[in-house]
Amino acid sequence: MTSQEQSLQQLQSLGYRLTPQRLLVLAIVAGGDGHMGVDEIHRQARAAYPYLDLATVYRTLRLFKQVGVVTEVDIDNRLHYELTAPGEKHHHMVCRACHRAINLSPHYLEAFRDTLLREFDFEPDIAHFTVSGHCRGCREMAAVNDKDNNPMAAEPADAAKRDC
Amino acid sequence: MTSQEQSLQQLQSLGYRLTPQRLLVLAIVAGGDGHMGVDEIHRQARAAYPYLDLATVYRTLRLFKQVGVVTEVDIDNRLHYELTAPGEKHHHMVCRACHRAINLSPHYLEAFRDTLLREFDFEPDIAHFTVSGHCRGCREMAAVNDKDNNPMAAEPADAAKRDC
DNA sequence: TATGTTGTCGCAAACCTTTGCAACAACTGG
DNA sequence: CCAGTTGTTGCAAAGGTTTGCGACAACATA
Repeated sequence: MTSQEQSLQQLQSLGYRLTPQRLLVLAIVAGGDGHMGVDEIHRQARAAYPYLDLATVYRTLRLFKQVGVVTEVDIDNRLHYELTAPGEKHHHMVCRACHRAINLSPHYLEAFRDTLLREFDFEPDIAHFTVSGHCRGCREMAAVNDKDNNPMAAEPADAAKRDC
Repeated sequence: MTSQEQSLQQLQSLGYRLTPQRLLVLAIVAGGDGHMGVDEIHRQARAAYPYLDLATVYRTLRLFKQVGVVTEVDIDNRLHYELTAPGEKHHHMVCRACHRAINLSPHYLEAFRDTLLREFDFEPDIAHFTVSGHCRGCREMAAVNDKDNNPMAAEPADAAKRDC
């Protein structure tokens, strides 16, 4: 039994139903490589079943996330989903400049989780955790741009408004 | 010179303009105790200046956040803002059940930041950092509820769907 | 003070996401 | 196999937030 089938069984044992729509969405997310935007999932789903509503896609993905079948990644204020690979789970670092997502091993978060739990009795929701920031590439690019402009007399507004 | 005045001067020196709308929004956020919802800020602002548009409030707060004047907190998918208190900066833990925000000293994040920077050249955007999870109170409540139900034959759907 | 530049505003419309609701479909027990 | 229960769907509408655009206002310069 694959881990997807396991997840589906788990869904059912939790009282949820196995509908064609859910199977379809799952198949599409499983078929894609890496995280997919909701609209892309919807588009692919409609190719197979034109009546499927966008709201259903959202609801389905939210449910899958709750049960742990998929992992949610917020990229530039848009939700993306990928299959939760059991055994190689990971979190994400999302670059605010290039909007790329970089995988992050759970290992790096364990210490943080333990601290919050110990100090505050706060259980962080690290199962769906994303840090935003700036990746190596975009940091380098920003450094180069800073050199190109005259550092002393650069238009301050431009500098502040550059996203990267 | 207060830290607000400093921030305003900084805004100006970055090429941004000091408009009545911005001064008004700043005054309101400064006057409120703790983080305020955007609609509440807008409502208070309209009392003083009825033409002020909601979009302007959003734009102003985003700018303030960018410059560091305010701190953004996402509570239950709604944006909230509070004045960034210099010297006593903090991050937030937001409970997904009761939606309360708990302050978190930057100290707890420094190790994490250092790791990401060292290992991945990734600069996390911890200036505006929020962890979601479940707070002590809601965790206790959930435990009590679990005891009330028959733990062996509890409706699984209910258990899975409970937010807390 | 007059003039030019450029940032900002209000408005309306768009965006992504969630929700209410009535019709429907999946499962349960008889 | 039938009826009852309850989860699910599609649709439409609302929600909070962002964006495009022309008119306007803030600042700089002379």
